[in-house]
Amino acid sequence: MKPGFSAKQVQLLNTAERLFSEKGFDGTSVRDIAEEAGINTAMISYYFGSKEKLMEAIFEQRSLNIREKVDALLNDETLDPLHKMYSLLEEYVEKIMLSKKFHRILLCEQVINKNPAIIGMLAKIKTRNLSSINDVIRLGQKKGIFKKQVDVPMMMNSLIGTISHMLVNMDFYRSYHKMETLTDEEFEKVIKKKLSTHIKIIFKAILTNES
Amino acid sequence: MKPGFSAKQVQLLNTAERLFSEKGFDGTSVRDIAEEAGINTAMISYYFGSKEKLMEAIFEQRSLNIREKVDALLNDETLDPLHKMYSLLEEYVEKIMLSKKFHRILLCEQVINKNPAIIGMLAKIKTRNLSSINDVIRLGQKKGIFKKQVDVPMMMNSLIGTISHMLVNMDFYRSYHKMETLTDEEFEKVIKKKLSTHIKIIFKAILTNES
DNA sequence: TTGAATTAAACAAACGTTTAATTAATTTTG
DNA sequence: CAAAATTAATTAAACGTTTGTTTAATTCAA
Repeated sequence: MKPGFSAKQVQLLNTAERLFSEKGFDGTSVRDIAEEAGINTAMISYYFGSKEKLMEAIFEQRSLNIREKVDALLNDETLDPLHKMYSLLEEYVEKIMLSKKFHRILLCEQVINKNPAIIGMLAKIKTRNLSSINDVIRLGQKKGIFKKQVDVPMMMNSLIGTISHMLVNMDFYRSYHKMETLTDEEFEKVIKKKLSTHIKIIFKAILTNES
Repeated sequence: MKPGFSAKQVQLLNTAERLFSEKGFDGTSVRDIAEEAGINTAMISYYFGSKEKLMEAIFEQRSLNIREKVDALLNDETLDPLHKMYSLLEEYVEKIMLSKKFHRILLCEQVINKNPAIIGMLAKIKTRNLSSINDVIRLGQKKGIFKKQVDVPMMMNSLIGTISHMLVNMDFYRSYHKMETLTDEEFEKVIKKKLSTHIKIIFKAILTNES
C-alpha cells in the first residue's frame, strides 16, 4: 500500500481507519483496533509509537494532493477553463468517495482540532491545493470566461462541504430517493454522478456570467 | 433558557456544549464538565441520568426546526418564491452561525452515529424540515419560476454542507482574506453576509432557468 | 547467535457512575 | 409562627472498568 509499511502495519492502518471513522478517535481503543486486526495490542506502540502517531500515519497516507491533477489540466489544450474546473471537481468527488472512511475521520478531526501535527499537515495541504486551483481560475479570468471577482476559498468550501455532507447524509438521501434496492456499488455510482452534475451547476454559476 | 431547567442545569448544559464542541463527546470527561462549570461531578448523573443523556438534552434544546419560518414565508405575499428561498437560506445561515458550538457537535455526531436517541431525533427533524421546504419549492414550480425537476435534498445538502464546512474552516478563510484585524463580531458579520450572497447564487442556479 | 518480532502481563491513570453522609430548602404540624 | 419532619440538593469518597503504554520474557528469522 505505502512504501515502508509491512503487511501487519497496513493491516493496523486499515483497521484503525475503519474504526476511527465509525466510532471516532477517542471512541476507539487500541485494544479494539488490535483485536479486530488480529494483532497484539503492544504492536501499535511498537510500530507507530502511540495511538496518536497511528492517526498521523493514516493522515500522511491519505491526504489529498491535487497539484499533479492541476498540472495536467493546465497543460490540456482540449479543455476550456470551465471544463478544466469540471474535471477538477470530478476528481474531488471521485477521490473523496473513494476514501469515504478517511474523509469521515477528517470531518471530525477538523472540528476537534487538537493534534498539532495533524493541524499543520492540513493547513499545508489546504494552502497548497488552493494555490493550485488559483492557477486554473486565473487562466479562466485571463481568457475572459470567468468573473473578475471569484471567492475561490468560498467556492471550494461549497465543493468540499457538499461532498463531505453527503458522506454523512447518504443513507437519508438513499431512502428519500427510494434507492434501497440498488446495490451499494450502483448507488455509489449514482451518487457520484449526481454530485458531479450538481456541483457543475454551482461552479458555473459562481465562475461565469452566462446562464 | 429552557423550561424545567434550573440555573445549575443550564450551567452544565452550556459548559458541556462548549467542551463537546471543542474536544468531542468521547474526548470530554464528566469531570472536565463539572470542574469547568464549578459543580460537583455527581450532579451530572443526578440531574441528567448519565453523560449520554446530558448530550441528548443538548440536542433537544438546540435542534433546528424551520416549520414556523416556512409557514410565515408561505403566507408572505410580498415575496416571490425565489426570495422566499433566499429568506429561508438566510435563516439557516443566521441560526447555524448563532449556535456554532452545537453545530460542530452535530457535525461529529452525525459521523460517529451511535446514540439511537439522537439518530432518531435527527432523522425526524430532517424529514420534517425537508417536507416544509418542499412546500415552498412546489409553490415556485406551480408559478413556473422554478425548474420542474429539483433535487431538494441535494440542494439542502449543499446549503448545510457549505455552512457547516465554513464552521470548521473559518480560521483559514479569515487569514486567507486577511481579516485578522477585524473583531470576531465584525468578522462573523462579514462571514454571514458572504455565505448568504454565495448560497443565493447557488440556489438561483439550482432552482431557476435564467442567469 | 544476534536482532527483530511477538506475546501476556502489569502499570498507573482516567473513566462514568454509585454510594452514603451531610447540608439546604420546603412542607407539615402543633 | 416556630418546631419538627420531609424532601431535595450537594458533597467527597469509593466502585469496578477501561484506558494507552511499558515491561520482561519468549519466539522467530537471518
